Amino acid sequence: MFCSRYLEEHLKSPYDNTSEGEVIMMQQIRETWKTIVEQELIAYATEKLESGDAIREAGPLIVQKPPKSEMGDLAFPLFIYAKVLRTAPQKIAEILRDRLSGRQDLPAGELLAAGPYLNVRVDLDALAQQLYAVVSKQGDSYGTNSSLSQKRIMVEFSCPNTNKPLHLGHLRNDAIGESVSAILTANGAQVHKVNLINNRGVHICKSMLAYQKFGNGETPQSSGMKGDHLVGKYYVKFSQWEKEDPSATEQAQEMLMQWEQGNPEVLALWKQMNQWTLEGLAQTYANTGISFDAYYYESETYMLGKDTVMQGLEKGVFYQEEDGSIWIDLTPINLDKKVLLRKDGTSLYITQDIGTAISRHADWPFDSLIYVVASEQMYHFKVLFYILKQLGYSWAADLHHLSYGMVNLPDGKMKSREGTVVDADNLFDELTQMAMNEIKEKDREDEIKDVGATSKAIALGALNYYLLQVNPTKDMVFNPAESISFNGNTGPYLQYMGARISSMMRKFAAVQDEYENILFDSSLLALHEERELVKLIAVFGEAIEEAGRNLNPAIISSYLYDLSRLFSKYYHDYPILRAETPPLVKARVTLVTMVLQVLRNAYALVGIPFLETM
RNA sequence: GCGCCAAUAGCUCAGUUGGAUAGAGCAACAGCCUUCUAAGCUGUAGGUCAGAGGUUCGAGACCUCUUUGGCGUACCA
Repeated sequence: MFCSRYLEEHLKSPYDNTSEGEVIMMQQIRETWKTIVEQELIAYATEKLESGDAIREAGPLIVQKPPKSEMGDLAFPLFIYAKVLRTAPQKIAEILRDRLSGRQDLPAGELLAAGPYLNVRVDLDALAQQLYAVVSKQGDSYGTNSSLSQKRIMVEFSCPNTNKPLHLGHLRNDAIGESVSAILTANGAQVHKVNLINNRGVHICKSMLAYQKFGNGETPQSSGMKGDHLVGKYYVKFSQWEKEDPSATEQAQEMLMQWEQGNPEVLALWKQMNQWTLEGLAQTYANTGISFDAYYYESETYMLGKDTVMQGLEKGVFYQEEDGSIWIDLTPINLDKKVLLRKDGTSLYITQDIGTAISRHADWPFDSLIYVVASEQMYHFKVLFYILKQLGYSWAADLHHLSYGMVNLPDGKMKSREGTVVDADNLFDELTQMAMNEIKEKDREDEIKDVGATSKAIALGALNYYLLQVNPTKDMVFNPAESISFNGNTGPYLQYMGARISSMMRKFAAVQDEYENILFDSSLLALHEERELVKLIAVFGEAIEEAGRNLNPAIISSYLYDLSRLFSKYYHDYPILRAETPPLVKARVTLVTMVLQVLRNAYALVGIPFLETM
């Protein structure tokens, strides 16, 4: 995928410029051991072959994680050195283990020859102690890094049409856009979130025309409908009418021309209906936690697009057909040709996108602009980027399409004509209602201060997690029955962990004084689950870095799930507040506090609201 | 036709970028609430990683072909 490769180029290794206080500890431990093993390997080869070159030629030493924690924390596969050393990898592992075991200058840890691997069980006491210092100092910023700190990244997402309400596909777009923005910010980038309102074009005229014919002056107030739903009703009406009257499409095309020519009546209707839709959309955004730093409107950028196309024609980048339409030849990139301006002079989707890109770079010069747009539009962006490049904009190379897959239903694609589109507002309301029922069923109403707000937060967590569990590039199936389940690998499961820890912390606060003078002793955290928790906490920053590099929020989702599941088991099996001794209580509470902090930080990256109680 | 993308348990998805016995959730079955929130925990069962070749010490991952599905190839957006 070219956009991840792009970011990789622009992403210095986060470990090159690790500043003080910004510590990625597990990485350091890994690097330290890697250097040690590598040196020993070369030393051994030098003794045996009189040179260590063969080792370097065979390939770099790789560090991995053993499949099971009993096997240690780090693994060095030695297969690739077998040939040059003329020794079985099992034997190399043993030799290295024995040689290294004799050294006194190594960090604490245990060496294991595990078949063809040399494994290391690292000393986690020191790590846990250091983690505690770092997590409590950094708090909400724990896990962030500065790998993109010099970068200004604009992220475009959502981009609704003003002729209908948002549906499930938009929700995926919004969730990805918002999450990717948060992840890039956590990697230190300066992020500018922009929306583009598709408020002009023949499809907009369709709902206007139908309203004009059948609307009878209906308004959101008079009908009690949310503005976007009202406008959407007439868009649907148009397609019905279109079937009966073949001239409908022509009439819509005619209206578009009127609109571009500034017909006052058409403009007034357009403004009115746009406003209704935008008010409705604003509500949906507010519910789903979506926000933007800037809005762009097609109606304001299409003229620039038209002008640019005309200039391109003069410069000879484009050409004109006899009927007056303007085209670009795409044979240099193995495509056919593309129309940029209709024969009647009205602009197209791509025309305005040219204008929008140019005005954006002028408004907020970026190092990178990421378009979060469905994969169906890969061709569109390929062409758009090529056009801008041909027009001579140097920043055209910094444009990237984060193409995400479609959201399908179990029985196939969503089709508006067949009424199988999942409406965003309805879905959200349904989820909220489900959450509320759940709260009542569990008899939690007395504990929860604001049941309404909590229900919404649970609905939002469920929705965002459902949408962000899947790698954005892949198509996904939205199963309504499954999406409203709050058990298992779901947003509420994750929220529940945060709520239970919070509850525990409230109880601990009452007795905190008794533990004031007990120091955190990480050596007491010797359980398997405790070691694993420490390691996971330590590796959070790497998950953020990886999610940023791949523009993939699912990496955070799956990190969150791993952490939650591990914690859940730990919490189920071992007492925390009622641990055997006060120092052990202190140690476990400290660990759990770190888990909570990481949960909160991770929630924020994938749009899961944190709940103190649920 | 051409181009792009995908195929992993009955279903929905992971799979550390080529390493050890392919993992979760849902659904099914069997257990666990006088104990820090049972939106939880444990166990059982479930796999020819679409198929065939190839590269490699080593392939679910890389290459080729085949099959199946999706998307695109609009003077729609």
